[in-house]
Amino acid sequence: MSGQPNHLSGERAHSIGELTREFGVTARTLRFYEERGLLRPRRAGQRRLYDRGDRTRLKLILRGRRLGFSLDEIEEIVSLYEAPQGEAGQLQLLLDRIAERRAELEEKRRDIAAVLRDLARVEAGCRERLDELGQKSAGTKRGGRA
Amino acid sequence: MSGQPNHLSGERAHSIGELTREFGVTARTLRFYEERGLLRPRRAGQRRLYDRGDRTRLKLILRGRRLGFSLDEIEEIVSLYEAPQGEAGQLQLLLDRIAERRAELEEKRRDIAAVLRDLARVEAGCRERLDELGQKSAGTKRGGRA
DNA sequence: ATTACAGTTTACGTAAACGTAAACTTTTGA
DNA sequence: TCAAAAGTTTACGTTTACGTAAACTGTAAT
Repeated sequence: MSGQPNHLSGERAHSIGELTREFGVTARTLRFYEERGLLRPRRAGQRRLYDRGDRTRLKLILRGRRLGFSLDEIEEIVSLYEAPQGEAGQLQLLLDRIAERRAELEEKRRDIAAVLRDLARVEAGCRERLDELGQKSAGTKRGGRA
Repeated sequence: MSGQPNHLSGERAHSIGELTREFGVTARTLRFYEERGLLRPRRAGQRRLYDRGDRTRLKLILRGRRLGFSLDEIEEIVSLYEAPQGEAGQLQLLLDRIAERRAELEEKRRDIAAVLRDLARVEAGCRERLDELGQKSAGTKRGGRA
């Protein structure tokens, strides 16, 4: 059941404070994610110790958060990453769930493209208008009309 | 101040019920968005009437929602679409805000690419494992070993 | 020894985005 | 004409994702 004993490798584990600074989240958030089962840092007595695997998971979590997924969804997605075992039926279910997520992500991608396109249009109109103003301003300032 | 009098064009306006069915949202949601100032359908007496412009705005709102923007952010983004007027200073501010949003959107795009890439890797490993199982199964079922 | 600091648990508080129920009016089809 | 269907306002409830405060523990530096 246990993965690689990360704490035996030559990598330093991080305190909760270090994590907050590195990722720009509060300690409350990290503890909350742990309570939700999204993170499982080991302990040195009472204190939490975050190793490389925990940091990787946190990156995944924050990535999902930026994309507007709920913590439930994020949990599902992250779990996909860590379930490459199982027999044929399980694997097929996994493939199905991956396909669903992919579809959602591609919808989001289309949404992003649409917004970017619209913003580009607004920006173009904006620059056009600025150019017009620039012309008039130049004409006025340098006495172009007189 | 008034835009085009959409209700004079030859387009039908829609009831709240029609909108809910078309967009898969509840009436409560539409009223809530109106309360928040995101939508402003005109009225026929008491009842709300949504014209093409309202539907366009709603599409934008839902698009932003799918991307995980808060209603405050959505309001800001939608307002960018409808503020192509103003003098030079205003226009420059507008361009700045567009640039900010663009940056956010591109971060989201990178996040999506990363998740898609990771999912593709999991999927590949999954199919590989399925292939192995297929081999073994074939060997067993058709007596390949015996 | 004591102060400061980082971390811990426990627990109540909160903003956002609606859900849900009640009580009432208006439209509409039989 | 009249009952069902659709819409309206008002108001309290709920879930998610943390914020915030209190009270306590362990470690470090003065």
